[in-house]
Amino acid sequence: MERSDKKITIKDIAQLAGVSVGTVDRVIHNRGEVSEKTKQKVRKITEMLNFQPDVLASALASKKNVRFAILMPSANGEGTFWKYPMLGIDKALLEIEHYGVLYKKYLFSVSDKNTFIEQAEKAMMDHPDGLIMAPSFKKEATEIAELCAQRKIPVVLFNSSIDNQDHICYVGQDAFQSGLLAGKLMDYGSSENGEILIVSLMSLLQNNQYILARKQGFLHYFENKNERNLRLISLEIDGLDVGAIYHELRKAFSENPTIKGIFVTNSRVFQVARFLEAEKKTKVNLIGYDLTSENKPCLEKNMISFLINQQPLEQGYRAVNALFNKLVLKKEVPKEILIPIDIVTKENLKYYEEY
Amino acid sequence: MERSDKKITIKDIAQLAGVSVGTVDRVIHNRGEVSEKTKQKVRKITEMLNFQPDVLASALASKKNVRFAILMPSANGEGTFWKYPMLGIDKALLEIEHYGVLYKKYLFSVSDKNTFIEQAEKAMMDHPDGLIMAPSFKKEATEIAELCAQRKIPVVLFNSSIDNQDHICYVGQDAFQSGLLAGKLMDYGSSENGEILIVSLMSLLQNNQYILARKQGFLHYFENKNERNLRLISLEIDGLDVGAIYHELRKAFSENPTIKGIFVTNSRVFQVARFLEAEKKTKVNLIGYDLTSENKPCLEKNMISFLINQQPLEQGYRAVNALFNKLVLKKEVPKEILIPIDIVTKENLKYYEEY
DNA sequence: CTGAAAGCGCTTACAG
DNA sequence: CTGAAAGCGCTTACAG
Repeated sequence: MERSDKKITIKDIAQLAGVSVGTVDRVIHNRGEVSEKTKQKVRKITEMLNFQPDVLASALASKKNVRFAILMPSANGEGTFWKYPMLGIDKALLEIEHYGVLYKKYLFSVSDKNTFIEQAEKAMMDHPDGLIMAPSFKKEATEIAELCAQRKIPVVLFNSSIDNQDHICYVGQDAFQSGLLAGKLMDYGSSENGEILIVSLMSLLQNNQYILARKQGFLHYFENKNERNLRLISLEIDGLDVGAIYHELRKAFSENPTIKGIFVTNSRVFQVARFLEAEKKTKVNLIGYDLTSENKPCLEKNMISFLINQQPLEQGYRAVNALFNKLVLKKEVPKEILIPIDIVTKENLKYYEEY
Repeated sequence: MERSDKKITIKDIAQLAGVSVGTVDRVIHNRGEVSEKTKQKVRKITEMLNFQPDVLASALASKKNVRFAILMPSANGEGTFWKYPMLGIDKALLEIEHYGVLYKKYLFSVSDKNTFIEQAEKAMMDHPDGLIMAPSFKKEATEIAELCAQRKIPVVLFNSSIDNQDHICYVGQDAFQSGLLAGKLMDYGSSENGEILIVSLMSLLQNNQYILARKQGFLHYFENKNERNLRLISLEIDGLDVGAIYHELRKAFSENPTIKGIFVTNSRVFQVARFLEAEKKTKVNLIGYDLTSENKPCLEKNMISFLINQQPLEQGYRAVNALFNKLVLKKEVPKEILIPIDIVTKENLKYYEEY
């Protein structure tokens, strides 16, 4: 049976270098208190033998705990989206428990910036070894990331990113590209000439940068290729009141009698689906985002043609994993982990649900 | 910072039961040589405290190795498909190296049944602790699975399955459902009446059960719903000769002047794409399987509309992981791990590639 | 600056 | 049937 190589240990290194294992450990972890000369000697040998310390033994011997702070929206806020990254985070946390990873969650409300600031401050007060953050409020999140950079606390961002580069890793989706993909799907399914509605249902407070990017991606697709000569119409509806939404949609339909498809730039697509069902407009192609519990039944009933999935569970899982790799395994972590843009239909939904 | 609970160790158990740690270890692992009475006593305490042995420490202390046999097609056979599961397998293997997992690969040729038999026999001779197998040849694979069941060697299947239930886990895709999905995509993109071609490019020797299931799924979609009244035409082409394939396709096009789309039931879809390109039939929707190096450029050039991805890398990764969970972590393993049926287009290709 | 020793939580001969 | 002890590979005070 294969294995990369005969296992070589810290003891072997010590012997070869003519020093004690304690000294070897000191140079491996740069803990100082070693003369330059012996340091070089040990370095050389570890490199020649390509020595890799046993992480299991290391975790076992070390009583040191590493503490993760997790700053993200509460799962029981508006919409059910945030429970999924939470599940992924918990799954990852459970797996690495034995490595001495402790954590604390700091949950804020996406509709209240003050709760973000509050929780962020709490997190910083606890002096974690690393921070995992969903930067829902750009400006404030950027400040936190800067502060962490100063304090040498590695930050992993997920779901959305921020512009400055104080984080070690971003886990999420390319919003522009997902819009582009939605454009392709809309185009592919539109046989005849007609209007395409782009609906943005915004809650004002929410970070809308990636909502905007999705829309731009969608528009961009048709800038390059619009053989069917579809007319794109933007519709922005503020607030979450169903009455207002229906009113606006009704108006759009009366103004544009040949609407062929609707692209909704976020997970509130189910509201448009319900409108279409109520108004018996079943021929309209509807594309939106996220496998939420509101959206899934609409997909199953064919009221929604496609949902774009951003694998929220996987995002949470990978964010924890990235920080774990950095802090515990001391592995290199990529600057960006781009999650696939899944196209979900009635026919392949169940596999993404289970996953 | 949170943690499930204060860590409770084998030593605590021993103390509470008034026995030595050695004895506790014996009952935990059912190694016998313990009186019924003390066994019960220890059992009770471990259960009450919900004691979970530390897998890291366990792996470290145990010099026992666990040996995986991996029986699968060689990556450098026809087509490039098999290198992906191999990559996933290697990735998983690397991660669990420290747990004392040894392995040996037994590679056969998908076009030569004898190599399968040969390699399978070799694997069995080596008496592995577990087997990971791609059961490309049903009958022979079934026999191997039976033999393993007799010998209490757990078997994990991936990519395709077999009917008898001698394996502990199957990792793969639901072929019928993927065909159904292809049907939906074809239907969604077909505006007008016309013909849809279902092309099966078969190498005779290859296991074609799941090829068939894909086709049946595709047909099934239109049985339930064929509003556009598309005519489905089956085309089976044996052998892999490009000339013969082109000839058959040309014939199909001359017999059916209004072909709107083609569904190719396996990864050889690029051959049809090249045909369409050569014949300048760019309006035909083309759907097929797998992100192989031949298919990807066709997708990028829009010669293929959709590729269905079966995440071969992930399949390999998860197959190894399932066996690891069973054999090393002693965790429960699901009977079936169904991999998502990814829809890949030019626009989201790159995320599936990196992944 | 360096080494010897104890210990992390579990496993494994060995002795009784 | 049971316990005491050594050891897995690494880390961490402690003494010098």
